Amino acid sequence: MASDHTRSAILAAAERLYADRGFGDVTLRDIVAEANVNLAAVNYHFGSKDELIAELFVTRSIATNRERLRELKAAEEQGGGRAPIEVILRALVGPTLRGCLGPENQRSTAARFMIRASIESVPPIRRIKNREIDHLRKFAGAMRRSLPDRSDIDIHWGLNFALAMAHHTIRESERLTKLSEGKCDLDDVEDVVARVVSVATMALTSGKAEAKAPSRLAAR
Amino acid sequence: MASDHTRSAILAAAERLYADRGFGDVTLRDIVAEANVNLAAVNYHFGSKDELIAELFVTRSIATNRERLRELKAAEEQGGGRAPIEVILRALVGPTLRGCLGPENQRSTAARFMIRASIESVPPIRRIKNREIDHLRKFAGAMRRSLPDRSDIDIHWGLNFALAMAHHTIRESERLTKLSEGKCDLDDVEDVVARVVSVATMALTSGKAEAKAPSRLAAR
DNA sequence: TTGCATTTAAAACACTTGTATGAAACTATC
DNA sequence: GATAGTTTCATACAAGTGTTTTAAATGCAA
Repeated sequence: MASDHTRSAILAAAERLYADRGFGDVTLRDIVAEANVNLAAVNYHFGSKDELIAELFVTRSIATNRERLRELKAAEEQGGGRAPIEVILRALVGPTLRGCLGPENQRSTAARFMIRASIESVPPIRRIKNREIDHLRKFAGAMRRSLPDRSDIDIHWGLNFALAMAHHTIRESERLTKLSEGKCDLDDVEDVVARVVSVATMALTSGKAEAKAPSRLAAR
Repeated sequence: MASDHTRSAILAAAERLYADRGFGDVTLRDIVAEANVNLAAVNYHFGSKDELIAELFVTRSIATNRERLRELKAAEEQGGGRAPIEVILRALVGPTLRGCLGPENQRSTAARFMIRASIESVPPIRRIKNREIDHLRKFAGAMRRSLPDRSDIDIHWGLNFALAMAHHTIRESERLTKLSEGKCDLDDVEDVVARVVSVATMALTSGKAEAKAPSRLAAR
C-alpha cells in the first residue's frame, strides 16, 4: 500500500456524496468520478460497495462509542463505581448529539453523513448497528448501579427514551426547526443535551423510588 | 373499473411483501408474482411504483391521523377549548403506538408495513411525511392552549420528545426487547402509551411553570 | 536492470430494474 | 350482437447497476 492516495480519495468522496444526496442515489460511478479514480478501484480496495459504506460508518461510530465509554468510565471512577444518573445519560447522548448537531458540525461532512446514516438505514449500516447492543448494555449496567432501587424494566425504558430523544432530534432536526419556526435552537448543542438529559433523568427518577434523593436536574 | 380485483390484489401483495422484506429488495416482479397479476398491471393501475407505495402509506396514515384528530377534538370540546396536556399527548401518540405495537398488531400486515415505513424512509413516503407538519401544528396549538404559561420553545421540545419516544419505540421495538431480555413488555400497548405520555408530560410541566397545578401523571 | 508484487486502467459482463408497447380478451352499452 | 371502452397479457426496451476480467503501469527490492 504505497500511498493510500486512491483509497482515501474514495473514502472522502463517498462520504461527501452520501452526506449530500443520501445512499439511495449515489452510485459507484458517481463516487469514482468525484474522487477522480477508476471504477474498479472501489472493488479492489474495499471488496464491495457495502464494505465501503460499512467502513465509513464504522470509522465514525467507533469514535463516538469510544468517547461515550471514556466519559462513562471517568464518571464511574470518580464516583467510586457509581455515577450520578445525569452524568451517565450525558455520556450516553452527549457525544452523539455533539457529533451531529451544532453550527459547524451541521455543515461538516462527517456529521451530515452520520445524520444520513441515521435516517436511511441501509443494510450494511443496519448490520453494524445490531452489534451495538453490547455497548448499550454497559450503559444499562451503569444506570442500574446508579439507581439500584429502580427495576430493570424502568432502567431499560429510560435508556430507550434517552436514545429516542437524542436520535429523533438528530434525525428530524430539520422538521423541528421548521415546526417551531426557528424558535428551537439546534445550534446550541449543549442546550439540547441538557434538555434530553433532564427529561430522561425525570423519566428514570420520578414515581416509585423518588423518595430518598430527588436528583438535581441537569443544568438548563 | 369492473371489479377492482387486480388493483386490490396488488395493494395487498405489495403491503405484505414490503412488511416482510422492506422496500429495499422487493421489486415489481415480486409483487405481481405474489398477486398473480401481470407486470404491466402495476403501471396501468397506479402509474408508477412510487405511486403505489405512496397510496399504501397514505391509506394507513390518514387513518391514524384522523383518529388522532378525533381524540384531540373530543378532548378539547369536553374541556371547553382546553384539554389536559396528558390527554393531548395521548391523542398524539396513542393511535400511532396502538397501530404498530400490540400482540396482534405486531403480526398484522398493516402494522408491520408502517414499522417498515418508519424505518426505511423511502422517497415517496418521505414526501408524504413532509406534508405532516400542518397536522402537527394543530397539536402544538392545543398544547399551547393547555399550557399557556409555557414558552413556544418548550412546547415544541415537548412535542418533539413525545414523538421521539413513540416513533423510536416502534422502530427499535425489537432491539428494546432484546436489550431488556424480554422484560420490557411491548405487547401491553396501553402501558407503553402511559409511559410515553407520562414522561412527555413531565418534560412539559417540570421546572418554570410548574407551580400552579402539578398535573396528575398519566396512569401507570 | 531485472524480477515481482502492488496498484491502476479500460472495457465488458451479467443482471436487474421500472416502464412502454401493442395486441388480445373482456365488459357493458346501444 | 356489433361497438367502444376498459382491462389484461406477453414481451420488448432502455438504462443503470455492482462486479469481473485482463492487461498495462507503477513502485520497490535484489
